[in-house]
Amino acid sequence: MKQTVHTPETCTRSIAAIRDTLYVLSGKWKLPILIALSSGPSRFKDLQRSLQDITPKILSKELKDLELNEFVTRTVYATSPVSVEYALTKYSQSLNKIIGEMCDWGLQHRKRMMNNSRKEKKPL
Amino acid sequence: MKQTVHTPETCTRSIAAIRDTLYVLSGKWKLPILIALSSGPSRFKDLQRSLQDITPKILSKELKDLELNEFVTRTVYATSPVSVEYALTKYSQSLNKIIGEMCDWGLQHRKRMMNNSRKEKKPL
DNA sequence: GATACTACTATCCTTTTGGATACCGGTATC
DNA sequence: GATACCGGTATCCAAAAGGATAGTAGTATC
Repeated sequence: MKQTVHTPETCTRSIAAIRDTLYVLSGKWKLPILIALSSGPSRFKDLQRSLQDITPKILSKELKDLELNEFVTRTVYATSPVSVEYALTKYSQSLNKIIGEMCDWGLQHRKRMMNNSRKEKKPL
Repeated sequence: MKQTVHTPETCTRSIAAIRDTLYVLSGKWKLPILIALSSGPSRFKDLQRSLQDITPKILSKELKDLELNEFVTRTVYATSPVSVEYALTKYSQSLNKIIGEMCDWGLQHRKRMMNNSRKEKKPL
């Protein structure tokens, strides 16, 4: 963190940067896919099985996005019926810190909201 | 960050936590509103003016969300035509770290993608 | 009493996101 | 040669998010 969010015009840049980050991470499946791959490379059908409920169209699209952002690589092997393997890149690790913090903050926030809802509000 | 994302079943919890965090921050206007308020409390119309382009319906909805998540307070003053003031809560500061990092990561990522696009890919 | 400002809400419409279903070309299996 | 698996694509549809436009109740201004 370089400065606490403030000066009038750095704001525009900051918002754009944050929006970029949100953009590459948001959506229903990006994180689940990254986490599925975090235990090792996986093939298309295997991914589809671990993330039961994802349709091939969506999986295909998400993988393309992740590839463009250089979080995963796609490798085609010239096996009998060709096999395609998806794996995390080293660059994907640059997200670890931020993901870790989102995780901590999220847990904490959920607890907080749960407590409040007992005192009559709605969380999330 | 307590652990590097892994064990099979903590994953589900982690994903939920991350999803919560993404949820409270994502959307086109939440961050801009938080930043607009970071320079001090503001009234409805003033907010609408600083964030030119936001319609009252959306602003109203976003403010309600932010209020539910305890990032802003809504105070009604019994002035001549009543005035309503929105302000950041202390709790909203708990986001500073995470937002700071999203900002840094986003800037870095954009640079990276820009470089690559010169070598023929598309960013974001 | 017409106009204007504040803080919204209501209705309707567009865009984006996600999903269901079906299918394709290739290979391998029985 | 019928069935099945792999790695997808194509078409169509539903839900969610975002927005345009108009209107409301209340006050104050000229």
